[in-house]
Amino acid sequence: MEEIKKKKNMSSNNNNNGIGGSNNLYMKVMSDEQMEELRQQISVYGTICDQLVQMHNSITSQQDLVGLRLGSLYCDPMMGCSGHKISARQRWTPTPLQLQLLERIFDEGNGTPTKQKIKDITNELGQHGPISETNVYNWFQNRRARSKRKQLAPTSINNINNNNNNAEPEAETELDSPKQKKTTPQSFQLQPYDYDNSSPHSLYIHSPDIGFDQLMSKIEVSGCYSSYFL
Amino acid sequence: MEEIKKKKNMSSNNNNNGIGGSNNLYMKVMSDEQMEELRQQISVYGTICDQLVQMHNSITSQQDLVGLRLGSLYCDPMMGCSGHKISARQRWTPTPLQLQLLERIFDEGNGTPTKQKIKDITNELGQHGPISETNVYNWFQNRRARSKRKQLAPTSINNINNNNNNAEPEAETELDSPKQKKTTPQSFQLQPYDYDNSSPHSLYIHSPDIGFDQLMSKIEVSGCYSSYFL
DNA sequence: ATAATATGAATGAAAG
DNA sequence: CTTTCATTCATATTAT
Repeated sequence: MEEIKKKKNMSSNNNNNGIGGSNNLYMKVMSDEQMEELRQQISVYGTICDQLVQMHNSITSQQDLVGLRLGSLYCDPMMGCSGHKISARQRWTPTPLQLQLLERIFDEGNGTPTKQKIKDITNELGQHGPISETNVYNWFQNRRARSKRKQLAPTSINNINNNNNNAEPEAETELDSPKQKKTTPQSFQLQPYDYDNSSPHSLYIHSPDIGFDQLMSKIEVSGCYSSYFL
Repeated sequence: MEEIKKKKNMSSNNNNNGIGGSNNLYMKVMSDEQMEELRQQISVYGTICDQLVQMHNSITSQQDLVGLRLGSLYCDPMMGCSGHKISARQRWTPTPLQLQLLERIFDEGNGTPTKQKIKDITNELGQHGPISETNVYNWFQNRRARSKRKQLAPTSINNINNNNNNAEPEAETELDSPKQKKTTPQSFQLQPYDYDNSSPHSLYIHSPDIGFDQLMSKIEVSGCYSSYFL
């Protein structure tokens, strides 16, 4: 909380005039936009690097890269090394009230909310919390899809199992869920395998210039710098 | 890596290599050296990312030889499916490289690709992985359509942000409150607004935790300010 | 902590 | 071209 406030401060009192008053005559000053751009760039780079490194680790250690969730890194202030925790995107969550309303609208059966309706809804729900048209759109989209899927879920499992269908040899070990593709198998798009099977897909293997360890250390250092902005 | 970590690290005015060394705590002011360091830092990040990506490609391209083809339908049912779940997808997914190229072509603005053009593109991209003309066609269609959906008037409530307090509930290294898991006592979280449009800010950052494909494209884009994201 | 699940969002493909 | 569907991904939440 405190931090945020500070940040605000920092970003609000930019521009070139007030600063020189005391002792910063030979300093360069950045505009808000410039600062923001810089911050974002660094932030993005930091994030990307983190994730690339993580991927690398996952792959080389043969762990299935399911996880990949870089949760949080606890950065002991004493350690100094920043973890760029960097903006965790938080996704929209409807407030109970919003949800209620959405639910109600959905039940009213109007299948397709249409553009305009979405706008209205958004506007309406905006009274109760942050929301955007996209959120509304997505919500209906998901709601519809999932409600449809529920319809053939609750029954027995082995009932379905594509019989006459060209099925999918899909190894797909277990995976009990009846989330089979009920309607269109759609497996047959004419995806031509016209590319040469014997093609050399490995042609762009060449070793990086520097080792992984070095990369890592660089990233470490970099992170510290970034923390100024983040 | 102790240096900056906190802007309150004011004790050193004569500079270590920290960035925010001045006495004026929250000033966006930088000395020449600091500026230079920053620049270098960014540059380093770029280099690191490039190389990490390259490493990744080296590694994964070998795996490609095994399976991972998109069709996945050539899995012989008779094989008993002992081969565990080769991660395969039923629908085409552009490889990072392909995506980059597509993105680039799209940005060149040559409107709707003609039949012939699509053929060419497909051919070209086929060098980097399985792809079909249909895929390319669909991609452009979607890309076009979705890029067009950028005229949402944010009539929603919180448009806030006059540039000053741009969100980022982001706290920072120190004092970072543990985990204010927002069970949302309706403290308004400013969500990332949806589709931003041509607003030069609010470009990246939105989703730090993204797939590799997107990472790749982001790297491409990070240097400039093209508003690719969505 | 770890696993499981619920759900917001992203996106290839298809329908209209 | 525009809208919708189906599927998958990522994250938040909950349960073990």
